[in-house]
Amino acid sequence: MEKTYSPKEVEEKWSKFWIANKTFSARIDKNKKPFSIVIPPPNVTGVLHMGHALNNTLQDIIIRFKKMQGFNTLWVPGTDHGGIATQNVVEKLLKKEGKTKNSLGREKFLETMRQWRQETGDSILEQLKKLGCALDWDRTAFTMDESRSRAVRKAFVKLFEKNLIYRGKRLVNWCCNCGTALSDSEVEYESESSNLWHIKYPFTDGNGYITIATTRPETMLGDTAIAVNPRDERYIDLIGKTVLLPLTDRKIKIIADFAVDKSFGTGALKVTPAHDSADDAIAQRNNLQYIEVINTEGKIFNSPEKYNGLKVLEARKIIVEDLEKNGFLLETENYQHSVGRCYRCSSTIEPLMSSQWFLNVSEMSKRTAQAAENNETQFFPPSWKRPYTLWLENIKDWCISRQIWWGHRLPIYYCQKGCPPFASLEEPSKCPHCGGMDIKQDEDVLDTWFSSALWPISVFNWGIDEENEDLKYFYPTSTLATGHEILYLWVARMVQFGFEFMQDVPYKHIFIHGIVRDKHGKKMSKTLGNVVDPLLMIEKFGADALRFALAQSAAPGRDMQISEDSFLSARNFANKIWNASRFIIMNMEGLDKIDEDIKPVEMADEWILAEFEKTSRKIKSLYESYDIDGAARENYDFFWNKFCDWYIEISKARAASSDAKTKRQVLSILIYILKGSLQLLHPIMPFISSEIWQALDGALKNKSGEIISKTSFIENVKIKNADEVLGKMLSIQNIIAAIRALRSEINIPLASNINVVFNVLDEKKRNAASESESYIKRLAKIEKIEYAKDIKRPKNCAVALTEGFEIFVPLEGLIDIDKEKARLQKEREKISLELQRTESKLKDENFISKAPEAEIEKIKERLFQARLKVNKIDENLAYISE
RNA sequence: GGGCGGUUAGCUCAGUUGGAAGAGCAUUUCCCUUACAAGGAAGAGGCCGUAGGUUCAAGUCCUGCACCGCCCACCA
Repeated sequence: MEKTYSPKEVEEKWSKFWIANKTFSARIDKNKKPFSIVIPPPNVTGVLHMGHALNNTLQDIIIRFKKMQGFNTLWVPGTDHGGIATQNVVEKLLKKEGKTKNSLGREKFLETMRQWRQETGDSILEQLKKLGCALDWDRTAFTMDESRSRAVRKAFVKLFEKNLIYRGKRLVNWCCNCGTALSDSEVEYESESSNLWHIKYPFTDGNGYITIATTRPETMLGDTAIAVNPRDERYIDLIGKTVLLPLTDRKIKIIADFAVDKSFGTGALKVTPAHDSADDAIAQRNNLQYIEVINTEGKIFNSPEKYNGLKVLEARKIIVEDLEKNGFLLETENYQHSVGRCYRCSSTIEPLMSSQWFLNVSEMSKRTAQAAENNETQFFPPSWKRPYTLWLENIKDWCISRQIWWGHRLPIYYCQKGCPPFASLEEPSKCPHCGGMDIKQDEDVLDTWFSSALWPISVFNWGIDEENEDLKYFYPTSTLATGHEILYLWVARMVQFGFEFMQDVPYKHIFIHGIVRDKHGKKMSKTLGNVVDPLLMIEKFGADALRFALAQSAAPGRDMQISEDSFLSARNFANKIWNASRFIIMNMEGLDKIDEDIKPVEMADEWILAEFEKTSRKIKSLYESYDIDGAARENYDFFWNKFCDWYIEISKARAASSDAKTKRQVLSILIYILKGSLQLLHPIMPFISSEIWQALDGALKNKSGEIISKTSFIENVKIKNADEVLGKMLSIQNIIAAIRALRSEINIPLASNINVVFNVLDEKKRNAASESESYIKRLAKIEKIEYAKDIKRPKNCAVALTEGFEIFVPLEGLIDIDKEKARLQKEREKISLELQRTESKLKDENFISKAPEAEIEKIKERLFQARLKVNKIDENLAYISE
């Protein structure tokens, strides 16, 4: 084995092996419990970024863990066509060639898109293979492939026939750049600094005016009323009066509506029903007229000639100028407000009237909220439950039609003879109403999230066969792992559709993880230039290191910050694992077999077995509760700080022994713990754990197979007196640490072995120490230990203090008197401080009367030890000062 | 406006049911000791955001406040 671990070949080897062997293909097995996850399908535009890496690492960890627990696991891979996002990417590419989608025409454009997706669309799945993802590749799905498309049509038709889908002209969020309507969830609000313009609207009777305040003066062209709060005394008498809409010749009325906030602006609101959702609501309550003045290109129309054709912002500027010129503008106030932007292209959203298809989701939302309430869908962490149910309670109908080309075309058909539009699963040849042959399909496509919402069903070919065995066996899936940014866009809608089409949840657990940020806490984005490329990190540090680093910072529900440092330390951990294993394998040379039954021989053996048992239990429950970062930390701590730093060091003498039995005994334990650790670690670091597991098999002759195909974790031999053993070992560790500290403090070179004298203050501790003397000798580099009782410090000795002992270390002229004096004084300060604290605590009558007995005993013991130590130190100080 | 989360070492974060403040990185000193210098040993570094409360005992429970972040909302 090489001295340092080189992940590259190992990872390539194993990912190929898993794919070739179909290790993660899942078949129905009625004797086993299924555990299934469907991947949040990445967009075909995607190149693997840190968010994907995190999301998929976590899913992989869960899948591998469950597989090792004996579940029949399935993780379904796939990609999403990505609607607007993808169309935008391809349009940009076309632009570079000087083409536009309109110049190509719908069919040719779609052909280009299909081709493009053919060439690059699956690259992200290839990258997931590099990450080691345990996906069942035979089931790879795409939201626009045949089976999934079929599911979309089927779902649409079912909903249409239930009268849940309807067409209506309504106020929608319109992206002028993408040229399509968007759902409410697809709008992101961003704070922007702008102005609040105060404008006066004169009364038609010529007697004065009313002042309104607005951030969007250009929409005044579409005003159809002024609204005031009916309880606003300032305006109560004005309700019903007519004002003249400035810059036009239209007359509008002052109306009353409780939605108007008296304290905002002037307390008077201009109402533009066709271009503002609040105004829309007021208009509906008050039966106001809708006048559209902004078209789908974001230009003014239907207005005075001067303004028609101007873009919104141009119009705003000119209108403000005109208002000012004509004395209507009273004040321009700086103002911060939030502006809706397209989540795909960041253009400002224009609310405008448009004919769109809507889905009534109120019934399914009720069931979905209820499922969250009674934990049919359980949130990890649970804090997401509330925002989720709140959203569901306030939900509005879902605008599902999009005016783009890339996507599932609505299976809606129009008879040219004017019959009502109808939906059809199959391509219809005639109108079902009149039998007319002249029919045309709707031009719009569905919101990309419509097909995503069907994903947990469609991947199991619900579109083709609703009663198929896979669906029955694997649905509902077990867990959905996702970031919180798509909770409403996607997660909630899957549950809605799950209930609508399967009468059941699509998954039982919703594991919400954080979003990856850079080391300054900023969201990673290309424009900020702060992206850490996961593929580059794999290249530099290995996939296991990447995975470990991500797992380690994956606190559920919280965003995480990540930088190269995290990967570096994870890489070092991988190397540590590699070298510890290398040590063990090297020592296995000449070993023909190992003990099947692990029998602890020495205290350290019992100790490591006890520690392992404790850790193993803990890690399993951490995985179980999606506490992945906790599991990563526990793995790290056990392997490095317990197994490597202590047990392996202690075992070295026996591992090198010429006595075959001694060697076999200790190696059996080393291998046992190593294998156990590898299993616990495997979900997070699958490559290195598989590689070492296999290497151990190779060295052992008796094969145990692949680590991932073991369907149970190594169980520990129970150590009966575990607590006692842990305590004993702690004392030994303290003694060793004390001597090491002393050595370091007064600079005794490691090369020189020393003799020490233990002045025994506590007989019990003496027994423990002498029992484990070899450990102390070995780890503190001591030649000989003598025990004595009640002796004074011999000449030329330094003193190390620990529980139960003072340890004299002869120095033979090595000692630096001043240094040693300073050290003792410092130690004395420390201890006497603690002494004071403890003493005052014991004087506290309240404490004595109410604290539990054991607690007081503990403190008394501590006090005794501390007093002893202070005395000894004082003696030593006196001694040195002589 | 409503809701959620955060505030612990220079940085990134742990801290399970209240019972002597932890890790990684960075830093200082010593060590190329035959698993590992991508390493080992030792050290330095914390009024656990702030003000109160509950308790014998609070980083941990309760309340107010400050600051940061996120989500929701018809902030014209």
